[in-house]
Amino acid sequence: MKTDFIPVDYDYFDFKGRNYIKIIGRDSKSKRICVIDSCPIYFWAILKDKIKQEKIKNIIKKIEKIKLDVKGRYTKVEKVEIHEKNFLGRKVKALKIFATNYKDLHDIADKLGMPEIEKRRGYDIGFITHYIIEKKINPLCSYEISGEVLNNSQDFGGIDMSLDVDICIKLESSKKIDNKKFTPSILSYDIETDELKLGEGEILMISLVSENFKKVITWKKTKEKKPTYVEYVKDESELIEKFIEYVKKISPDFLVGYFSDGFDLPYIKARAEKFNIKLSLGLDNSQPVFSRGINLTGKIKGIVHVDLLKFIRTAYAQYMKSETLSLNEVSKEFLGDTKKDFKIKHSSEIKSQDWNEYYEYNLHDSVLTINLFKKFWPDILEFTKTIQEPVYDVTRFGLSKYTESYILHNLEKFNEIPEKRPTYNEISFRKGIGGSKGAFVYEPNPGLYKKIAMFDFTSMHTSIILSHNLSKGTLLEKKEKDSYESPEIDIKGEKIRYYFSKEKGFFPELLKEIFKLRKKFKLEYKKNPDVVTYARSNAFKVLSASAHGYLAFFGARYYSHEASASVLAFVRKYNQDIIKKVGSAGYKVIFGDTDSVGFTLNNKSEKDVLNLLKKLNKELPEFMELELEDFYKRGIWVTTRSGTTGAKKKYALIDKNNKIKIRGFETVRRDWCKLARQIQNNIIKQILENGNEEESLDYFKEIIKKIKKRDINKEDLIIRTQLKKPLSEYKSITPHVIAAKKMQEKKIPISQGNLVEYYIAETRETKKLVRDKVKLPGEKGEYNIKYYLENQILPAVENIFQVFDVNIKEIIDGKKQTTLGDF
DNA sequence: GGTCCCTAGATACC
DNA sequence: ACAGGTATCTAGGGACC
Repeated sequence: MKTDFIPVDYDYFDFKGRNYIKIIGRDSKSKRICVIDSCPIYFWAILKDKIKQEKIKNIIKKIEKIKLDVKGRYTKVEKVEIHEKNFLGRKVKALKIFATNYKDLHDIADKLGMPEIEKRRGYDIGFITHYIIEKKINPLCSYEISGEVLNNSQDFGGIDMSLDVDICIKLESSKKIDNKKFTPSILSYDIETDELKLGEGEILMISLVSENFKKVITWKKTKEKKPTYVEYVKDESELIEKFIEYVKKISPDFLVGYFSDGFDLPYIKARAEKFNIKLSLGLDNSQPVFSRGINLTGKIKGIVHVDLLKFIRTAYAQYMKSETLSLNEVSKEFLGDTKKDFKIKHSSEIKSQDWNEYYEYNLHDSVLTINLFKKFWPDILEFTKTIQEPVYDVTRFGLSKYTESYILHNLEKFNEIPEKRPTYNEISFRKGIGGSKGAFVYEPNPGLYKKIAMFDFTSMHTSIILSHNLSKGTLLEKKEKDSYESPEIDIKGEKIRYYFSKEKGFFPELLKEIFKLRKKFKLEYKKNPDVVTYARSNAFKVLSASAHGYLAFFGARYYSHEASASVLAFVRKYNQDIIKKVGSAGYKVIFGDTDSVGFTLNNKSEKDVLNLLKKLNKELPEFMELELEDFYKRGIWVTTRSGTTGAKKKYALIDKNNKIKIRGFETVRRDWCKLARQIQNNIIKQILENGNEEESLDYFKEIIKKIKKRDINKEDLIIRTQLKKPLSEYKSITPHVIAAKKMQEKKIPISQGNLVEYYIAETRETKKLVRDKVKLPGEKGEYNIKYYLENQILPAVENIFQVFDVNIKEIIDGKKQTTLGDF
């Protein structure tokens, strides 16, 4: 039969010793289809240069005889071909060695100890990735496929009968077609429990939300009238069974949770085990499979389990406003919606009339989760199509895997054999070398400036890679005629340069596509600024921006210390050149960090600035581009706390629409109390709007009075600090470690990654250390006036007022108000 | 017990 | 281990007096 087909989830199985791929997807009428397929299985043996034809024939004969009986499986080399290939851009002769089972490639490769074989490659890609590369049946793209329908067939051990799908097809041919509209069926879920430790408490309720479907399943009943979406069950075990029943009934393409890899799914699994319930969520009734290792991941066959938190962390976190990635904050930022206000208590302490609130709270978490998924769906789609890995992986990968997958799926265009993953020893070696010297940061002169312009390079590191063909494969051993030459790099006191070929390298070439998409989406966003274009623009900004990080990442297949060091040397050079040129064009440079330069216009016009920009761009190589970031009315730069130099990475700007941009100041740091942040924010705002400090000074004096009168809400004094390691690993016992210990004593859940909240209180004893004054928000106590004045408020405003020669410390101390004249 | 200097730790910028 | 380097700032920790 023939049908259209959109692949969603990929899996594989062995049948009679051979590997088969099993793709679950949909047709355009939303029928669920399972496609069974296979592909050639092989890896590469790269031959040393100048091996005689006769010798090669002998080697091939030898290799063809390799048979293995490992892991209870009989496998053999089925055929060997010789090919002209490229490896890291170099022309090589390579043997393509076909075998029975992908899992045995590594063992076969180990048997190839012949001295004529230089390298063995392509056995460590993973079967699903290998299949997608080989057959080009990419996730979430549309295909017209034809094949034999398996209907109660004994083929593959009767696989079609064990799968809950509409059609099961043994693939014969496929053709990529224009993308059909795919509206995935989504089910979000969330559980509420009495304990946070996996499986240690009872599951009280589970909420499920899908299109036109809202449900809270619970065995905790209220005496009040329950909402219609609440369904009662007898007990916890029936709750789990009901959950399975609904998942199977709705049978979504995506089962979505928030932190569900680390909590919801493993929790349900643990409780199901306790009650001897088979958690048969898979389309083949299999149970979720959890990865070993520190990072738990839960996989369900046929249904893509998505933990949205992971995707957001990789694809968005660094450009988000949210200070944490909690469901509440992320929902606020992306949906303008929040979690329901409900203070979670142990179920034994919940009164009958409060259960309705708890149900609603639980339900709403699933509502937020599904809405977030919908919000991010365009990005998941774009990433998946670009990276060409299954959604399950795309939503869990880190940045290095994004880049690497993109490369692996596109190597064939360059006739390239894939590089292998680094071994443990190689990783140790790479770590040993350490990193390279990074970007240049200009030291600003503190002050309040007017009429400022900012230029920055678009995707600077990536454009440098493209312009200078930098990569592992294009690196030359020595200088050649007409090669790219890096600026001088200082390596242990020795000045050296690296050289790169001008022949197109696959790595820079591949980056071009990402680079172009990034540009395109950025433009789209500028033309049509909405949440979707914004999100997409940001997503490709992330992908494009991580190219250099990939080169320098010790776990990367295409790691190159030389290329990375060269990128950074170019970054320094181009930025410093621009700073120089802007200066000699008659502007006063006040700022510069990595890829940007800020300067005052002096007597020049904005038109002059734009002309300068045009001129500077003409002098840049292809792909590199300097753009106007914006014009600003005013900007303020301060000294460092020690007061000796201008602080880098700390400044604030105001544009013509009075929009304020603050970088680095305490205002934007989540580990300062709200009070200090708000005061600083207000003062910065007033100063930038007014152009002087007068209003701020009055405001500040009022606030000081309030603090001294203890007229400040405790909520505004709470300090939040993340616990970045397990409590036992801290060498120095800081206030936030003490706060975490207190939480442990009080049995308040706290673990690595959580934010610790505390305030500094007055203590009877004259204890010196700050940590001795730490109290948890729930603990009774008075805030420590001295601490907040001297350690929170003063540091936040002191060097801002210093720009106007106002000594704020004397105001805090209650001494005479003073200006420079009194010094 | 106070001062000085250094390190650990968190968080920001790009 | 799961993109990179640069920078600021606090509080603790140890040496020294």
